Amino acid sequence: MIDYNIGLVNHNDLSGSFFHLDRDDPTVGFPYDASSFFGHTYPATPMQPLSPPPSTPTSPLPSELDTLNLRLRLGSHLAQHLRHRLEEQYGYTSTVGISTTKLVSKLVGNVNKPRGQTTIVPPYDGEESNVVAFLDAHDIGKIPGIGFKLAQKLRQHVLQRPPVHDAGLVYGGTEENVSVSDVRHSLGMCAELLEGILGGPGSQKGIGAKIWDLMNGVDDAEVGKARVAPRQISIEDSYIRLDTVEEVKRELQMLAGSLLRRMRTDLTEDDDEADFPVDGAVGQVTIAVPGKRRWLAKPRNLRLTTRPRQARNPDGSRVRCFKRISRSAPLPGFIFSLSESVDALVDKLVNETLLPLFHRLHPEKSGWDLSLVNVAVTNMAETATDDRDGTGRDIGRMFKRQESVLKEWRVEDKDALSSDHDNGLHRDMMLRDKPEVMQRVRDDSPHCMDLEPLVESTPDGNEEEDSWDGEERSFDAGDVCGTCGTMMPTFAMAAHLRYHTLPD
DNA sequence: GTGGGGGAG
DNA sequence: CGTTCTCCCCCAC
Repeated sequence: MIDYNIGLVNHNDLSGSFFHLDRDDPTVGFPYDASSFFGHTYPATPMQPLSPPPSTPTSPLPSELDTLNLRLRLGSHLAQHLRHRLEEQYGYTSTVGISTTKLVSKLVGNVNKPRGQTTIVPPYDGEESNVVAFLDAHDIGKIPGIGFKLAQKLRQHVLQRPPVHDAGLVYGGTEENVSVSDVRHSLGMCAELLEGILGGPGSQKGIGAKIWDLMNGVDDAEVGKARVAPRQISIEDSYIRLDTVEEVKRELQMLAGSLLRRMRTDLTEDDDEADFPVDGAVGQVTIAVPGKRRWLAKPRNLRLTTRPRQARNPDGSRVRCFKRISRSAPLPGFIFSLSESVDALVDKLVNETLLPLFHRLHPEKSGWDLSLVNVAVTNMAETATDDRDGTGRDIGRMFKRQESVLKEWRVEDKDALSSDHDNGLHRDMMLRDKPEVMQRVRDDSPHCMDLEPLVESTPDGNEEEDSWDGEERSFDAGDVCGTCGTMMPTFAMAAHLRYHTLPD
């Protein structure tokens, strides 16, 4: 069950991702000083104070509100930790939203850009819900899942007339301002009415209930795992004029070449971990085979898509048409040859597959004029799943795996600073997040404690060992408290150490 | 499995 | 900034 999401909204070249914690994960169970809070809140009010944390794991569970508070603080600690390391190690600033669902954490991740984090504070339910208040202020089209078409339908319903939008601009925004609140409070609004407005042939089943839930802050969408390979790879180009077979063939060769190179870089990996039996050796020895690559996933289908330009009207008016049409065929297996040259493979693919597809799409010898051509490979069949199923991004699972991961390097030394089993992370953490640093309070936000500056120079940090490349060691591994031996994720250690200093 | 609609970034 | 280039999921057939 997912009840906790942190949206990491992208900047620069990093794509957004979400982290979640399970309701029954052990995080809330370990002794933890959650009195600190990082970043901003929505609304800009102090978070509810917490009851003192239970002194032993067997103490009674905190109230529901305290649990929510605790989890939001924990989320802010995790977000701070991730943003901190992201900026320090890679130079990326980032913005994070912390809430209990993907919808809300994503939306609240849009505030305090480009270098901050924002948490929606309780209450989450009832008339005073901050979630509902936050959503209500948004334009209806800003809700993820409500794009241009659905937003226009909703605006039209609320306004009782077609919404006005910038003339001549297809992508232009609307001048009408219809908020989530306007839609929610419009006469007789409910899931069934929405289904009537938005539903129809081809539309998603239960779209009305889904949008109704979203507008009310209800979102049970799960945090998906990252995949090794995308579902499809496509390459396309648009054209002012493309109306001869010769030009089309040339463009198909261009596109297919790009696509094949993309496939080779994105869908293959170095196969330098091959096991070879070695004479006289017991067992197997790993020998690097430089340059050898293998396919991670093999697409099964090839799709050719075009966007024909609207036939010129008699008066020469331009009715922009964005309809695409496509034909697809099985992707021939020869394309996966890594020994043949791209050019040779492309030539074969264009002649044997793409041109036939094109003629299926445009049987007429001429008369068409294409404004866009797209070539895609789809229907990936993953080969030899390498256990890279993205479990490293599942924080709940990460905690559960800690027992076995940490068992072998549990430290007896009380002073974790001197341990060389900790990849430098523990020391790093303590230097950077020690209480004095965390207690610094910004003058302009009396209720928020911020780590400021976000990035502090760490003396003689070991760059190589401190990397989270592959996210296995540093991110996936946790820490052991030098005082009590409790295991927990690295980002939580500072708050745990503060717990030991709390008065009884 | 194929073709299309709608959406996100 | 608006537009383009990808990528996604869902649906009907």
